[in-house]
Amino acid sequence: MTGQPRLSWTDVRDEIRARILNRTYAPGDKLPRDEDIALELGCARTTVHRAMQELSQTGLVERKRKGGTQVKIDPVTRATFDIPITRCEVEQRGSKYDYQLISQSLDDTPLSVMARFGIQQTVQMLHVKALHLADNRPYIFEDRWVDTRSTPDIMNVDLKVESANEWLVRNKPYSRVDVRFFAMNAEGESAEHLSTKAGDALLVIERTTWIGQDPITSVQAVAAPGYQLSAVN
Amino acid sequence: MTGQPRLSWTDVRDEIRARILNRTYAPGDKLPRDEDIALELGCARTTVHRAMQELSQTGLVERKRKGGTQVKIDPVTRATFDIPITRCEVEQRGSKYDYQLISQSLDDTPLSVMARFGIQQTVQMLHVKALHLADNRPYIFEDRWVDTRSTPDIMNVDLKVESANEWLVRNKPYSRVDVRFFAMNAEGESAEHLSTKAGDALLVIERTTWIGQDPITSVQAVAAPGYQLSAVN
DNA sequence: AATATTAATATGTAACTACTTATTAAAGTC
DNA sequence: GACTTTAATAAGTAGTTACATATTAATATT
Repeated sequence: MTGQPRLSWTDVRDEIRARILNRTYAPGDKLPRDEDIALELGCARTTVHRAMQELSQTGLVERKRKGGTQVKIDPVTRATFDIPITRCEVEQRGSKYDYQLISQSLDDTPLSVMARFGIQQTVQMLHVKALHLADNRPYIFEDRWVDTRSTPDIMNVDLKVESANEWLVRNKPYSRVDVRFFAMNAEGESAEHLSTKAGDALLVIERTTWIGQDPITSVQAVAAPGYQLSAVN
Repeated sequence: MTGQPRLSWTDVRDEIRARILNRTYAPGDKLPRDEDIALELGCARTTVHRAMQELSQTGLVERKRKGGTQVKIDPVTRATFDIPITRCEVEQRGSKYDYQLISQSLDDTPLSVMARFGIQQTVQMLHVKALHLADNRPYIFEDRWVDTRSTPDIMNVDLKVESANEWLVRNKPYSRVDVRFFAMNAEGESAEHLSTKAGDALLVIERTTWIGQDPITSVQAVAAPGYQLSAVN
């Protein structure tokens, strides 16, 4: 009749979140102690604690020992994005995936790439340009640098067959990643490969990965016009 | 001598993550039972369980009852972005924040806005255009629609003084948000207000919020040229 | 042999206990 | 009054027990 006799920590999380949403607990307010909330809702303190951990992680509340729990004053919109292997992304949409290697060479890293990796000295890296296609239309043009010191095996991969994108994700785990988004105008190469006219606004997803302190790869994935990236949930 | 006598769940999480990174557990592999890992590391099953919850949430492993834990085959890059109140973002950078209301009117929602909200019928909403400045330079141009049915109070706010961005975040909690990024070419209005030339590639952050089923607001925040959005952590 | 039933298994969850740790407030000291 | 010490407090963490639940494997039934 009365539903679950027990409250799960997700129930408690949702209840507290609801109270924050309806201003029972307003931004800046101090919440009751975990124990009092537990008492009120009829569950154990551990259950409330688990709920609070989640709310704290998503940035809705702030917790301090002894200080208690406080609703964040300036709530931020926190959005999570999944950046899958491009092939998976294309196939997910129900499109046919194709891949073309454009070029592959050992080049000295320009300043821009050194800056991304946070390194001071120029080094030779594998420089790969490739095109991902969805239903025979250009989808993403990627311009990638791979550090052959941390990832020598990449030299044995036939990048005409398997994309560096896919090989790296599957075979080269990273311990740190930097992801950023920005817009750029299509020019020469990107315009040509994405079959668009120069000047078109393109979304760029730049990803740089390290294993420990060592650079692995840095890629600028330039999406075809109209590409939208939307948050999960 | 031997460090902590006890392992915290974050320690266990880091250990398991490290093993996945160094291919002790490779993609697709089945991990040992929680209990066996607990036994091996010398901690309780609950501790391993808490660690696994986190790894499962971040998409590194997949867990199934009875089926056990498996390392994800196609790992995705999961990135989290914080989208703060624009004023906070500007002040965080150490810049001076200013705000200008450009226009404010009650307009019928065009198809594009109806699509964002997922509504079929045109309704009148408050249509606000405003400019956020950093150190007296255009920073973000926002084009916003606010549903006055769910948010009548917005009509009493002096938007020349307080930005809709800030007022809404502080006073109108939402239960669902859609966030998406894309690139657009500067044209007429956006070019003019951002003091850039038409055609420049601009990053657009589009956010739509609901409370329950009811639309609250949908905003296109068009960032000035050069704007980059980078993931937390 | 195909199907239904039962048992085994690994994760999911909550309660309770016991202890730790950071921080604040109060008391004591110079 | 300014400083130090002490106590109180509330969250943080780990362990143990107990049970729930989903899924697979084994067994029994037709």
